Amino acid sequence: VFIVNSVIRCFLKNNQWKEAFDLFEEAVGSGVPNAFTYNILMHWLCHVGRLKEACNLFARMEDAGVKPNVVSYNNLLFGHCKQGDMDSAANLYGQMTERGIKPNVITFAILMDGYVKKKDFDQAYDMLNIMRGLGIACNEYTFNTVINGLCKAGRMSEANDMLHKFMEEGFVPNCMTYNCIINGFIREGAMSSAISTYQQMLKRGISPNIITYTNFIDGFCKSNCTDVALKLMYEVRRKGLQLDIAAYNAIIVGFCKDKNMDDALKLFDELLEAGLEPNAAVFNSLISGYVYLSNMTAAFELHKKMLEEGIPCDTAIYTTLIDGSLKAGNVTVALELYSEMLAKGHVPDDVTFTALIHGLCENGHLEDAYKILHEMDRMDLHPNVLIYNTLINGYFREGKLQEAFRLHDEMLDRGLVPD
RNA sequence: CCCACCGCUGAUUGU
Repeated sequence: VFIVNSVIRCFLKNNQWKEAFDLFEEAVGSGVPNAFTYNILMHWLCHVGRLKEACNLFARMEDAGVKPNVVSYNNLLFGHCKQGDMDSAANLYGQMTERGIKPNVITFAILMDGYVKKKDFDQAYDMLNIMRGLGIACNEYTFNTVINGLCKAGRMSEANDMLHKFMEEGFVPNCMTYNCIINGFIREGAMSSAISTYQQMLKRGISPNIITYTNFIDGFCKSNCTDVALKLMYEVRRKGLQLDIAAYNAIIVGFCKDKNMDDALKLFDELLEAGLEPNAAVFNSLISGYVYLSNMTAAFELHKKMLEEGIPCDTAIYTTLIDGSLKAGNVTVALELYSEMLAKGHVPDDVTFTALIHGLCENGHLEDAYKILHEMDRMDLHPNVLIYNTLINGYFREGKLQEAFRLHDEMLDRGLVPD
């Protein structure tokens, strides 16, 4: 079992999921898999967004008489949280406790982080209290998650108070803690508060890392100060800190949005010269750059080049290509890409669906848009308000008011609140 | 032999 488990883990690490699952099926035939085996696979499925398959696996695990443990539940909880489906997460949590499986500090960290990502700090904080009520002590993850929750919700002064409260409880803030706070300030445009937080962390003897600086670089880019960002980037490099893909990409995106592909590509070359391995995110930035320029030929060429270099495509890239094709009026190609991504096991997300539905409406394909909205149900994905708005708007513009109102009612039936 | 926290990429209705 140990050997099978570690081989499966290796396969997954290399994106060889077909091989991993083949081996798993073979092992099932001889009754080898244990809880670890299932957990490893569920973990991977949840991380790549294939939650439905993870749930199926969980069911199979029980059928096979292998008892799920905390980790099994934690993995599935993580999957629901990652999809932003906190209702299902809460349900599952209830189920696990009913079955007598004790949640641990990780369970709560996962749930809290799920609420944090939905900017629902209060729910996250409720979880913290429940956890403490059960006598489970906080760890660094817990503390950082709470601070991050306030920062993500834009409640910066409370974040500061909370930090001090935690420090009294013995929490020693680390680089990540300060990164969360800096990020919060930058997102609300409070650059000077961000800088003074940065100085505070230096004073406490905590070394900033590349993430700290990427927060600033990205902030400058998003406020149209690409030049300042670029300067900072070189300064960071001069300090001897290794720039990574995300740092470069923050600026590349800035250039791409300015439709300045020359400088974007120049930076891309620099990143290659620095010995960094480009990932799907950088390629996606560049591909989007071509989409902004309405140059789908170049976009597809770059996509091809990426695949040739052995970088696997992902949901975001498919979304960019689908969106670009629709904006160019090419519905056929867009639908082909959509089928292709499904066939290859990529799970479209709400961004993909908004792009598809919006683009189909723009091109007058309302029926296709409507069909796709309801395909989401079969995939266990929950359409959000934005997607409904997009489609309702499409019907409105075509003068199909009845359809629009029907969709509106359907949305209400699903418990979505119109905005 | 398995699980959780920070930065970069994709969509956008109405005002």
